[in-house]
Amino acid sequence: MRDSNRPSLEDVAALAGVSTASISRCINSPHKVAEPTRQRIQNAIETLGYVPHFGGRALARNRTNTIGAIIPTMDNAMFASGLQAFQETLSAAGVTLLVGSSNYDPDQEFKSIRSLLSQGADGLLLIGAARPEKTQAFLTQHAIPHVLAWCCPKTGQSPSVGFDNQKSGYDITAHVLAHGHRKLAVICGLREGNDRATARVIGIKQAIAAQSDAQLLGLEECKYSFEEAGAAFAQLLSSSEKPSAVICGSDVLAVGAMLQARNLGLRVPEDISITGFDDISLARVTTPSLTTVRVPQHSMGRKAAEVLLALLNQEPGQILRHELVTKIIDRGTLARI
Amino acid sequence: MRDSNRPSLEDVAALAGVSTASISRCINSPHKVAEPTRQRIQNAIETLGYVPHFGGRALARNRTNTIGAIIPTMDNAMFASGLQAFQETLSAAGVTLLVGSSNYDPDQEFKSIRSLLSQGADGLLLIGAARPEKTQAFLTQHAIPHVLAWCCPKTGQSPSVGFDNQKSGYDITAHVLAHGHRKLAVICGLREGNDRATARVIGIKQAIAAQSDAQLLGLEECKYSFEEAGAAFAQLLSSSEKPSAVICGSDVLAVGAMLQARNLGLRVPEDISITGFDDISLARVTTPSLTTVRVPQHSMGRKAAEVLLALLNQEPGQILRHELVTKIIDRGTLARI
DNA sequence: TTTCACTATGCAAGCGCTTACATTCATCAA
DNA sequence: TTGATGAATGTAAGCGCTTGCATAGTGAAA
Repeated sequence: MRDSNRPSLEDVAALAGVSTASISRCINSPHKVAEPTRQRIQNAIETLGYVPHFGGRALARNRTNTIGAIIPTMDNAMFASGLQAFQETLSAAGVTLLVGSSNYDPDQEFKSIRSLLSQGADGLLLIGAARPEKTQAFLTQHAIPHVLAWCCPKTGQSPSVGFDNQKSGYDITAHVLAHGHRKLAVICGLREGNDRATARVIGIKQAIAAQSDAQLLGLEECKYSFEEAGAAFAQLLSSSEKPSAVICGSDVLAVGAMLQARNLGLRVPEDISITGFDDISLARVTTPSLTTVRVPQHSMGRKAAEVLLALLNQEPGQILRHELVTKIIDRGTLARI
Repeated sequence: MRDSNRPSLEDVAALAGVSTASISRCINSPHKVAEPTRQRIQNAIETLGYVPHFGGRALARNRTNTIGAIIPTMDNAMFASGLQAFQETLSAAGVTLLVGSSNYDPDQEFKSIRSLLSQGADGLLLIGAARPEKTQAFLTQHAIPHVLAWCCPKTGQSPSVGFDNQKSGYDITAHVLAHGHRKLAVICGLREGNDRATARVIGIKQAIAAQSDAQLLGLEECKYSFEEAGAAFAQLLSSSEKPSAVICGSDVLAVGAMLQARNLGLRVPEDISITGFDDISLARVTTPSLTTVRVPQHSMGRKAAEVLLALLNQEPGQILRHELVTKIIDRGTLARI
């Protein structure tokens, strides 16, 4: 939209023989304009191919109808379908999605926040609850409407739509224990600045602690890549005492572990059990397919959009904390022993 | 950014004791402002927490520094990492990404185009080259700067960054033929309005035609889901004459086929060979892992951003057609017979 | 017919920023 | 000393749209 000869409201007004105010009204609240006038205006708009200028509108209204989402990365299927649902819901409400990424780095997240806001975002979708004081202060100080997703913090006053990572970590671990496993190991994502990964591990440890004869033989942290997870898995299996099950904080990690297990000549689940987290499409594809925790990505994305939209429209009586439930999906990587 | 008490340029000017023009200059071309003044201005900006107002800026400059991308869906990993690279490159240039989706529907694509433009997008990333006359006309008429990705059309004057879908289809098929296969079948995405899927099939057919004793026993079209691909696969195998290899237009389809093959008690590749297309992470995860065509998603996304940025900056002497190369990745699903 | 109540429309003042042009002031060569 | 030069800053005119208020026009009630 950069034609210098782009038609403006004034051009349309001239053609239709009315004032610019009428055009504006015709566009924004058609019922305020008499039928014949509306017709003429419509025609004028069509013939000129008029499209309202975004800047002018944003300036006059002080609102852009744009919402920003800052996610660690789109590369990882972990966020993709949630984001897709988020986008679709916004779009249906006539709101456009701005995307920024943080690459799991708090500084970069802060930059993205500033950047999206300076690009006019009316509100923000943020992943997780843990962020530096500075970022938090910025959000509060500027009273930025925002919602947190993929988490469900009990403290803090940000609205959230997510699930209980800690409980889910507890549950899958209890499930593993119920299958008779006692020697466990864990592979998780880098926990610094990542409250989801952190909470999952806490839950896992709690469950292990609750079972007196169970022990956590090792815990490895790594990035969400097959390679790093594979290395972590090898590390875990190199110690003298070997786990019978490895609980992973994400499907990507679990798949990396499975790939490595095969390299090492270990059969899953006969020689070692592995569980995932997220239930992304990868999980159905491995052989055997992955026992994991299903995260309601789609409904989370949709609900987050709804909450944010309501927030922006100042709708009263909003529930600020939406906790969705996760579900253990039993497939083939967890053996009973 | 909706505080009514949001500081404006004027506030900063008052605090710093200079005119609004100086503030603006200090922000946009710092070298035009003397050092001590700059200091004072910086301080004022910090203390007030000033952030330029997007609308005002867009209005005065007639440019938003925003670029829109319209992709079929983010749900499918097929576009995710390309989009991620696109976003990162834009972000490094201070440009923000707006996202819309088309769900493979030309009408919805058109709507998204209008919507993103009315949201101020300075330029657009579009997937593929085939679109209705109406859409095409709109783009031309409004002289929308845009680049096409995932394709590399020889006709038409839109800049593009992509690869030759037809040739890649040809190549993988020739590769399959070189492995001794003569009875082939194809599963592809819905071709209507999808030139990538269409071109791949054309390439596949050409390669088959070039090998006189080879035959195409069947071709099934379906959506990009495991389920539909599985059904298509079953359909293909239900006929009296069975293919020895099934060439799939996407990894998602190939994986769906593999899953179904297992259901049907067929071993891959001993009983039947299957090839994919895209080389998304799924491809490495199946057992055996998938022989497929690698699409340079990352460099495609990056390059597309660079081209678009250059276009917006009116940089002269741009090459308008960037053809990247695909590569056959031999893994385990293609048998030699 | 006059008055009132409305509806449809126009007028014009911003919204916050950028930028061409004007002004000021210090510096330096003549 | 003076005028020319140029750097630093200020002035103010938009950019295109929305919207409160004013005005004109209409039909109904009195």
